[in-house]
Amino acid sequence: MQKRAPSPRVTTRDVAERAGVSQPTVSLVLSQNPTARISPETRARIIKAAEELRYSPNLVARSLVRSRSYALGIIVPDFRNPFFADVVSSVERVAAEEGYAVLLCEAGESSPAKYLDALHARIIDGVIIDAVGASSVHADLLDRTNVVLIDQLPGRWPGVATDAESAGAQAADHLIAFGHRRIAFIGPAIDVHSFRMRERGFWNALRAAGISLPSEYLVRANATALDGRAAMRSLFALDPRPTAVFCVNDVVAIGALKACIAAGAHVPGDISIVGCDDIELAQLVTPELTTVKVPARELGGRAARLLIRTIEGKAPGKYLGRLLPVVLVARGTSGPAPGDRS
Amino acid sequence: MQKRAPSPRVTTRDVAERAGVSQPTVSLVLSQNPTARISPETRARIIKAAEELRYSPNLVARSLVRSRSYALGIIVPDFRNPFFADVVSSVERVAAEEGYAVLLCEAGESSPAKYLDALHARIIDGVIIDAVGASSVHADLLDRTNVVLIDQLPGRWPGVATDAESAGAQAADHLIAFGHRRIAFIGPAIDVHSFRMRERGFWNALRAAGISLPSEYLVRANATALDGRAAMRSLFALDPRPTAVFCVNDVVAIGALKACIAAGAHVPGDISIVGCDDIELAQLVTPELTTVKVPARELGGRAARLLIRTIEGKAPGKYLGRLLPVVLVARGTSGPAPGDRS
DNA sequence: CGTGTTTGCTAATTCGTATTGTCAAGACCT
DNA sequence: AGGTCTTGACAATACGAATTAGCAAACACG
Repeated sequence: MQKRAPSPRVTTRDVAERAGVSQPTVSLVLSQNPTARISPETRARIIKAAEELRYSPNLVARSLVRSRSYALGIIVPDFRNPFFADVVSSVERVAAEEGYAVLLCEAGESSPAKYLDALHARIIDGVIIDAVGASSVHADLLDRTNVVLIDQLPGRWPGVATDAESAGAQAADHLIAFGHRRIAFIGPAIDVHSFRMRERGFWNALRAAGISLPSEYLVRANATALDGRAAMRSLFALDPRPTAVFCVNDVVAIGALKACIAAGAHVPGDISIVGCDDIELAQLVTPELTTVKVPARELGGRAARLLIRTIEGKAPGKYLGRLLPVVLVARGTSGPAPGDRS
Repeated sequence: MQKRAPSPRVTTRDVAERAGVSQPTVSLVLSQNPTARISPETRARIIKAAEELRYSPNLVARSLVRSRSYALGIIVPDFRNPFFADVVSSVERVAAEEGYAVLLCEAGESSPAKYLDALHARIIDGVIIDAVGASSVHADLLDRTNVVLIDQLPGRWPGVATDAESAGAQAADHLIAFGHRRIAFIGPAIDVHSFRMRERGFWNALRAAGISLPSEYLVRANATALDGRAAMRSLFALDPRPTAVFCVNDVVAIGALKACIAAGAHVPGDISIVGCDDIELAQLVTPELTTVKVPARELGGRAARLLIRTIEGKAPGKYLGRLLPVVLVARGTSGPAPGDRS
């Protein structure tokens, strides 16, 4: 016993009847490319009838016949993370501007495969994937639809990405320039390409500076504030303690900062912290977080535009290719290494 | 020149052909209530064929004939606000468990009417609205579909809500108990019911305690951290200055806290701050934020379950009615009023 | 052996829109 | 007047699954 939709739907047939024409004529007038040959009078009559009846097209029926749904999927691991919230928000905005709806999927740390199936069943026009293990998904699942990957290895599918390796390198260089030599890293073990690249850029920059570090300075922790805090606590147990930490993202960094303050350590006097993303919150903690600014909204916006262009058969234009640049923003959580005169 | 979907879709007809039966039989086996009378052998043959062809039903076609899309809409003003992100996240989780997709709409401070039209065209099964001005939308728009409102006036449509009035009252009582008498409020002017109720509960509690306040202690600001910061700055210009501030939500409170620290004011020594929501971040700023805990995830989860039960024609069960309780969590940003001995 | 009943499947139709092909009426030309 | 062109509309059909009605075969029973 389903509850019935309260008001019956107005169809093209209703409009046709009212305007004294046939259903296809209504369809031609209300949907078609302006190529159709319809007399101005008929057109006006149909439009008037449609307005009077408050006709609104049934996009499901349209989807069926056109094999187009004007809907996009987006898969992110966790949009309670402000960075992903920004990405999703900008995707939604662009999609809405272009007349597309957005189906939201939060995959957590599991594979997006499950969601890909669900989206495919709905004849999604395309999907943006910024999720764990996207690169390990069966190619079949991705080949059935239009895909844009965010922050993944350049490969078979188009994508947009930030220069994550540079982000890690800039963080390392910043800390090195402040005289730090014992520098730790906190980041997750999961297969998120941008995280991996940040880490790689970081280690490479250290190696280039001739700094090598004990394995205890690499702490694996989930990309959440709580885990960042716990990770920082474990670093305090070490001897010698690191004088600086690069965290894989700002949420982790804020957790780490919290741990330092709770432990009575002075930031940046005793220990420097650098995050990554530059979420809004970075400027609201005290001291303000030194971080690498990553253009989240531009990332999402580009992904959406690239996907929509692909769907509509246009050239990708300027939306493909280049790594989006990132830049370190020095704020209050980084400073000279303790005992360093430079 | 559209790009064609790479791999052709497997339909019930394909499965039927492979299994040596007719299309309707396949449909009966793969979709219907188990009422259908199909011999076990035929059933097995069809299921096998479906698996071999990796059949996945076209939900668009199913939607068209059933007038059901197994998709929900959710409209929020801003999901970069962690509170709404929590709501959306919990809605998405429940929806996914029950086999529904979620269409995300970020309405900003504009009316959700525009999105309601777009959702209606997609034969959404129902919509959850937690947005500005939801109560002022034309009833027609809401009557066409199943609706659950979050944090709105109890009225014609079912809804779930938190006890926002109590939230304001608890914040006020907490500050009064600490001896504060000059207490300010920072909150937006927009028509968000929960914000209004928080404000009302707050003023009522003050009035009940015999405290009346100058109008300058009511500061209008958007519900963002940046605006919270600016609002707090304006409070510093007053003489006499308030000794405590209740902020309409945590994001604003964190902005206000930042302004205090930047101005060199001691929190809670010089000024106490109380927020509302208890987002994760509340425990990550220093000092940790005193706030009123609002069960965002439960709110979203209940809304989703209530909506799905309505759609499926079941009784609302326990998901309707009661205001979700809120409770003040005293942390580090609130303390005795300056000069108060109590 | 005929009649009634059940079982197991299929033919035909529906949902609402898009699209192709067709066809009548008028315009235009020789 | 007879023919070709153009214009403007419509009839027919497709999209993929669901659903109703109905048909044939198998079975039961007197």
